[in-house]
Amino acid sequence: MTTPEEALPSRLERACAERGLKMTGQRRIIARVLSEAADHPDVEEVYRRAAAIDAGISLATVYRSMRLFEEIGIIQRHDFGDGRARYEEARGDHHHHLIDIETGEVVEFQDPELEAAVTRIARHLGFDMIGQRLEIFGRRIQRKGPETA
Amino acid sequence: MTTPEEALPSRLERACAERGLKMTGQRRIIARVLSEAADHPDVEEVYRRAAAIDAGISLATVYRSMRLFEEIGIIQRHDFGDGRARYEEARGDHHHHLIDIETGEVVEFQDPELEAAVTRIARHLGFDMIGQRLEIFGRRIQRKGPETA
DNA sequence: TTACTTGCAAAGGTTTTGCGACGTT
DNA sequence: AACGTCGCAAAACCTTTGCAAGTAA
Repeated sequence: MTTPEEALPSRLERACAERGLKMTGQRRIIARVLSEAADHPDVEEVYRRAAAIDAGISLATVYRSMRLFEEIGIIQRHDFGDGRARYEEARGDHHHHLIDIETGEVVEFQDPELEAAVTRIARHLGFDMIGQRLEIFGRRIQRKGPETA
Repeated sequence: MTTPEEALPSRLERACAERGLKMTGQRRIIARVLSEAADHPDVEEVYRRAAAIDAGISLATVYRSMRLFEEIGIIQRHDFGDGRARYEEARGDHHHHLIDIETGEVVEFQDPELEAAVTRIARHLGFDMIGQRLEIFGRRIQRKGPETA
C-alpha cells in the first residue's frame, strides 16, 4: 500500500533536485518532513518524524541534511532560546516570530513598517542589511472576567 | 600595590549585594569584569579576564555566575550566531545589535520607531510583550572609489 | 564507475553538576 | 555554626566527523 503523497515530490525535494543534489531515499523523506511541517521542529523532532516514515534513517543523516539544506538556503535555522536549533522551510516570505513564554507556541508575523525601520537603521549605521532576526517574547492577553487582584 | 578601582564596588557588585548574594572574591571579580566590559564577551572570555585578575577562579564558577546573574536579571545573554552565549551587563537601556558579518563587530542601537512597531505588533497579535530581541546582520558600506564592476 | 551519501560510533564544543572542601554571613 | 559557594573532574547536551559500506547518476 502506497500513500498517494509519496508520488508528489515536496517543494523541498524539488528545490534539492534543482540544485543537482543526489536524491536518496533519506533525503527525500527529510525534505518531505520539513515541507509538511507547519511548526518549527528541532533536529530530534525531524528525526522522529522521518524515522516514523522510514526507520532506516540515522540522526547523523538528519543533522547532515539540515546543515546542507540550510547552506543552500532552502530551510532556515532559528534559535528560540531553548538551546537547540529549530528549523522551517524557507518560503519566499520574510517573517519573524513571537514566542509565547508560557506555552512555547510560536506565532509568525510580518510587518512592513518594521521592515522599513530595520532597513533604515542599518543604512543609518553605515551597513547594508544582509539579514535580520527578531523575536518577541510575550504572554497572551487574557480577557476573562476580572480576577480579585 | 592596590589598584584604586578595587575599592569601588562595581555596578554589578552592588546589584548582587542588594539582592543578598554572598559576595565572594570570585563573584566580586566576575561582576567587575562584566561591569567594565564594553563589549559582549563569551564565558571563556570572561573567564580569561577574571583569571587575569585572580588565577584562582574556575571556569565552572564563571558559568555558575553567568547563569545566576542572568537569572536575577543583572546581565543579559545574547546569541550572535557563533554557537556560544555572549553577555553584557543589563543597563537600563533597551537596545539591539547589528553584527558586521565580515568582522564580527557588534554595534548597539536603539530606535523609538522600532520599539513602537514591536509593541504594536505584539498587542495586535494578542500578547503583552515581555521581551524582544533583534539582530541585524550587515556588511559595512564602502565608500571607496568605483570598482570595475 | 565515480563521486556522493549513509550509519555507526567516536569525538568536539559548550554548559551543567556531584561532591567534598572552603568562605561569607 | 550554617548555608552558600568553590574547584575539580565527570557528565550532559547538541552537533560534527572519520571511516567503511552503500547508492544515485
